[in-house]
Amino acid sequence: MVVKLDKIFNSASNSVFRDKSVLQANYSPETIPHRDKEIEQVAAILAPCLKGEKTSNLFVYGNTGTGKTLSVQYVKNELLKRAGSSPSGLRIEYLNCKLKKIADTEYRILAELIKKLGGEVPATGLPTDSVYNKFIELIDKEKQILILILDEVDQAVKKISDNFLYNLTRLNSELTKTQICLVGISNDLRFLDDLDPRVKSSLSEEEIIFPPYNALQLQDILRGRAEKAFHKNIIEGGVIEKCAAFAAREHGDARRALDLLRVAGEIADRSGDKKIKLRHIDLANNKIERDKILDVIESEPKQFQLVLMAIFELAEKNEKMFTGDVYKVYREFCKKVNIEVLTQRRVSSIISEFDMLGLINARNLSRGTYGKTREIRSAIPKEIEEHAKIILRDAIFV
DNA sequence: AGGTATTCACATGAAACTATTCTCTGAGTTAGG
DNA sequence: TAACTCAGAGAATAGTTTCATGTGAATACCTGT
Repeated sequence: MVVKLDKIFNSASNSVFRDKSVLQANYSPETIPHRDKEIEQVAAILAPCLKGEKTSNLFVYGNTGTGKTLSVQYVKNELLKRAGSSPSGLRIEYLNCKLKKIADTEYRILAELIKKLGGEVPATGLPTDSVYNKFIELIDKEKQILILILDEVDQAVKKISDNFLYNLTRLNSELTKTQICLVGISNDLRFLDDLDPRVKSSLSEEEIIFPPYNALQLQDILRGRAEKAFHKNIIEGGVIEKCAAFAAREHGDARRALDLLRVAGEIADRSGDKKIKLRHIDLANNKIERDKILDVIESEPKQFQLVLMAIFELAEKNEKMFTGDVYKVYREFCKKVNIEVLTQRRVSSIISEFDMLGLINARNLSRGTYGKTREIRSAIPKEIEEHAKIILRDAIFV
């Protein structure tokens, strides 16, 4: 036993990493390669705020991991650095609208902003308009320019409806001293299309699109980070290229590439290897994929897990199944573990959500006289499915 | 044979309901002066 | 009389139920040849 622990601890001190945080999601590098043009554009649009003028509202688009957030944050910091010396009254607040329980409703977004500006709002109990008033009161105390960066607004709009954006744009007319500028960041390129035209026109005064990174650019990024993250000569030839190639396939997602490299490093550490080899990348890719799926399954509420279990159960016999089948099996499971049975309507939505999460593939299918339904099949690889079942069993039969 | 109608088994949407957590307000209660 | 307590009304939110309406194609049912 002791020997084993020795080995583990040794490998910890003998890591391939010099500074792992460089590869973690929240790390912000001082240079952002291949985004000069975009950063300049953002800066040019927001520059007037340094002179105390209102800037145009801005919308930033691009797939995940294309450096949107990073670039905007970078510009934000530069602006604040420059504004710091002069009493220009510039405030820039960044808010990620996807954060559950923090900023995923109109009320909470406002509350969070108020909190960032030094106010205090209870989590619930107040009507939304009084929170608006409080917000107005808070920011309109002194003359200032307020830039609100709303990351992943598409998520918020999907959940709340777009009139909260409308309210925000309209806010300027109620403010006497302060001016608000909005910077929206979205992963969804079609997001603008199904937005209320009023909101659309006022919000997208300026638009910047972040194209995906190509494999060569990803290699650059990876090399830059790897240099800081790992000790010298740790990475074998071809590893960076392979990481980049994997991520380039995933719509040029740099975050994915960095994750891949980090996990590969962790795997190398754990297996006691002194170098990161090509096969570590494959292992890392599997691990990331697996962890993602298993995390989702584990964190799902009980009812969802029961439905999923029903799907797995059926998937064992037949590859594909229909909603009605799933519901029947689900109901049996519920009775077995003494949990209330949800309506078929609800289960149908749950199935839809699984489809969105990519845990299953569902497609609408008409079977003529035998009705219209959804054809469902598990989208989880067999190896993982076994593991997933164990997790489900543990979670349900506690 | 070719065309229309029916019918199934759900999908999809909207609204309403439930339970929980929290605020606000005003009535009633208490303790000290 | 000021301070305190406590119940009730109202909000926000998540997760659901209820009600209503929609739907694609296999099959049944015609219809004229």
